[in-house]
Parts: sequence; structure tokens; C-alpha cells
Amino acid sequence: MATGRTHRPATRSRGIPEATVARLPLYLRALTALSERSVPTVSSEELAAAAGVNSAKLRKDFSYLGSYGTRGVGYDVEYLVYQISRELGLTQDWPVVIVGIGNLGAALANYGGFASRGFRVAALIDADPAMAGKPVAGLPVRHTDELESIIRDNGVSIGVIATPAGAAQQVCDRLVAAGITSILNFAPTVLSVPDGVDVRKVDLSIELQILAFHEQRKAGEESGPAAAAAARPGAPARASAPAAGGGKGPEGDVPAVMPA
Amino acid sequence: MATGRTHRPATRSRGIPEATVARLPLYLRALTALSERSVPTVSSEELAAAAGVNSAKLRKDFSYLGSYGTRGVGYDVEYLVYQISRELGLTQDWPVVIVGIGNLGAALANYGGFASRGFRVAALIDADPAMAGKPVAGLPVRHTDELESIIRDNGVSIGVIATPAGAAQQVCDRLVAAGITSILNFAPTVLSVPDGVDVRKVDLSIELQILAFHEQRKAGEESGPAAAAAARPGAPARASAPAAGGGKGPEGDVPAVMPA
DNA sequence: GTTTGTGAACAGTTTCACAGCT
DNA sequence: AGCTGTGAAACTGTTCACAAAC
Repeated sequence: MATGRTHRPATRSRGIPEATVARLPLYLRALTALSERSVPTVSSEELAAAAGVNSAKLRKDFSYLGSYGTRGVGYDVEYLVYQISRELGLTQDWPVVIVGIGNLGAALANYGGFASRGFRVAALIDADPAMAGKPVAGLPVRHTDELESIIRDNGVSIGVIATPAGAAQQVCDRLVAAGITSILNFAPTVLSVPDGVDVRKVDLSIELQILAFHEQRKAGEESGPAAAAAARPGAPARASAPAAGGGKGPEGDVPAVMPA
Repeated sequence: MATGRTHRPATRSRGIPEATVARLPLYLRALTALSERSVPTVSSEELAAAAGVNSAKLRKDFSYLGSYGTRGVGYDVEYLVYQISRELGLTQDWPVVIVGIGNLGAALANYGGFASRGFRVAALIDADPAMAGKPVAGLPVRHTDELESIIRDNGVSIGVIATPAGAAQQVCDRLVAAGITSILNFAPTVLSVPDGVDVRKVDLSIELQILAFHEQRKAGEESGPAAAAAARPGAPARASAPAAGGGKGPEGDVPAVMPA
């Protein structure tokens, strides 16, 4: 903050760090749980523990929003819930469309956390004519032909893509042309969008690969440098768990290039 | 791992930055696509474009793996595919269990990218006895009672949690006790695990909230308050602050409502 | 006494720009 | 000529530690 000591810092939401924004939903969830238990106040230490971060980070994060705590006491739960909700734009209702109603799309449509906080599923859209009209999560699936009119009629600005990878860019282009400016992409593809459109991606296989990287490293680290050199990290050698004769994990094959 | 034929600083594989690790799967995907089209070499500029990053970042990332390019030419596609696969630990097969076979769990089980890149679904596990034996994605669903034996018998070290939030920590504890050391969590909860266990989370509602934050900011930026009227998404529904003692928590955020 | 809010130190990441190899 | 690999600079994010406020 500025060095000057003002009574009420005027400019809210001026440049909140991206890393902080990404944690606000976490704090909000923890605070909501406290609110439901009618806990009136909470310290940075307690709240940080509930959100899975450390307290210094949490206090720093909150300092970007303003001075909402009381020294020697902590933070007022209800007040913070409101302030964070407002900062995140959750005091208004965001209509959302989900495109691609396969297993994943259906799972998303049924996901409760969706509707419970600021978001409302305005429509489910699929390219398969056989799906049209079928109810999923209480809503009739609409055909892709209607995509543009649905978005315009409902003033939708957030779209979720849950189609196969091959269809994602095309769907994305249509969404953007129809006025969508924020996209959550579940298809394993890089989407290209014009400036001003935000894309966030959720990618299962990327997450698994990151886990595999660390997992591999754990296996190679086993007790000293002795075995590490010659024995390449091939088998899922458990570090702690009783060896149990090893699983039948070692499929042995080490084909160089990845299959298709 | 021996790298240099020439005298190298010997700092191979020691401490690849986390940010780089997170991008390797992206590069791998782009490279695999090139490989399928039999493209022999690629420049940092081209590959960066395909992966959606800039070329300086890509070159820096690759420099942590070693000098796998040729100046004036670019990178050999097949060779890079292999090197990155190996770095990520994908030259071995990782058995994975999915716990919680609702809509989401089923979607994950059916997800093709799963099997195609080093991961193999070893078992699907659900707590509902009615699910037991039912085939999902070609595999019979197993009951939670078998969780420990499945993990031990198959040498599984990676687990995916797709249960309702309320069950996640309990499932997590059992997975860890049975020897799992990497967890991909889709339940909207903070999991606590002992040291040495990696957790990555995928959280739909967090992603949406981050999008909403930026979306809200876009709306406010529009040249004056006048223009914002007609074109803006769903009219703000609620906007008043809650009183301290008031109840403004009709939420059900945490209450387990994920798959069905 | 307790706990917030925050400058300052530190750590990690991205971008720049160019030397060095082909 | 073209392109990689990498120090150095710039930027972003995290942690420390303590004065100020209750």
C-alpha cells in the first residue's frame, strides 16, 4: 500500500496479485464453513490452517483487499465472507453454458458447487441431435444450432467446454463470436482466443503427468546414491510400504517413444 | 543420470523448476502431434506456438533438461518426445485407482488420454454396494472394502479421488495408509496428508470463481457506466451487505454434492 | 497479552538480448 | 544466414520479523 496513512483506502481491487486471486476462493470456502457453524471471528492462523496455507501469506493476501481485521482479535467471519464474495464478483449471478454433454459434461451439470455460489447453469449444449431434449441434471439438452441464440438471450459471458479435443477450438470460436469472454476448457487442447477473452484450462492428463514426475523422483531417491545409478527408475518400488514381494507393476517394457 | 559426453556442470535433473515441470506435458502433447504427422524437426518458435507459450520460455525450460537442440536447425521431434517422456516418468506404466464412481469418476474412467500416456486404470472403487460389479469403462466397479488389497496387489502409487467432499479426507487417509504417495483430488476440500505425499487438486468452482473475478473487472472497465447496461450479462441479482448478525449463508458449498 | 498489517529480505519465474554453434 | 542456450535484468510471489493496534 501507499506510504500515506489514509482513513479509508479508496481504491479497492486495484491490482490484486493473480496468486492472491487464485486463493480467495479457498478462503471463501473455509469461511463459509465457519459461518455455517456460526463462528463469529477467526484468527489468521486458524483460517490459514483451514485453507491449507500459512498465516503470513493469508494476511498478506487480505492486505490487498483492505484492512478487514482487528488486531488482537482476528477477522469477522461474516464480514470477510461478504468482502471476498464481492471482490470475486459473486454477489451477482453468473449464467454459464456447458458445451459437450458427455460423461464429463453431465458430471459438471450435476455438480452442486456450481449452482450454490453465484453460478447458474443457463443451458446444456451438445452437437448430437439424439441428445436434444433429453434431460440432464433437470435441464433439457439443447442442440448446438441454438448456441448463439442461447448465449445472446441469456446474456451469458462464461462458457465451459467439455467436448472432445477435436471439437474444442471450433466450439470456442463460436462461443467467442457469440459474446463469451471467459472460458473454462476441459478439452486437452490449447485454445487460441482473441485478446480480452480469458481461458482457464483443467487438464487431467497434465496433472497426472506432474504427479508422475514427482513420484518417479521419490522412487529414485531411495536410501542413498548406491542403487540409484545403475538401477533406473523402472519399477514402482514403494519406499515405505512393506515390499510385499512387489506388485506386478514392472511391466518391463521400456519402449522409447510414446504410443499414439 | 549421465548426460554429457562433454564436461558438463553435472547439474542434470537436479532441481527442475516446478513451473517448468508443469509445462513439460504441454510440450509433450504438441510434440506427439508433430510426431504423428512425421515432422522430423521443429524450432523453438514453432513448438512454442503450438504449446501456447513464448519461445524464450520454452528454450529456458529445455535448457534445464539438457542441450537437446541443434543451433541453426531446431529440435529433433522423436528425440525430444523420448527425453521429455523419460523426464516425466512416462516410460514406465503407472497403475492408477479411481475412487468414487459417480458421474465424474465415470467420466475420468472413460477419458482416453488416461490410458494413452503411461497411465493405466488399475481399478474403479466405490462405496455403494449397489455399484459393485457393474462395469464402467470396461472395468467392474470394486467395493471400498477391497481398497487396501487392490492397492497392494497392483503396486499402485497414484490415486484419484472423485468422491463427494464429505468422504474425501477419509478416503485419502485410507489411500495413504495403503501406500499411495500421489493423489489427484477432485473433491472440493483441502486434504491433509503426511510429508512425502503429493496432492494436486482440480477444483471446478475455484476456476469459475477466478474467471468471475476477471469477468467482473472487464465489465467495470467499460468506457463509462452508460454502455454497460444493455450488453452486460445477467443483471446483478443481489448486492446488499449482510448485517453482522444476519443470516446470509443459505449455502451448501461444502455439503457433498458432487457426482451422484 | 494477542494478533494484524506490512516493509524488507528472499526465492522463484519470466523476459531480454546476445554470444556461440551449425 | 538461422537458431539454440544462457547469463543478466526485470518481475512476481513468499517468508520473515516486528511495530502498531487492540
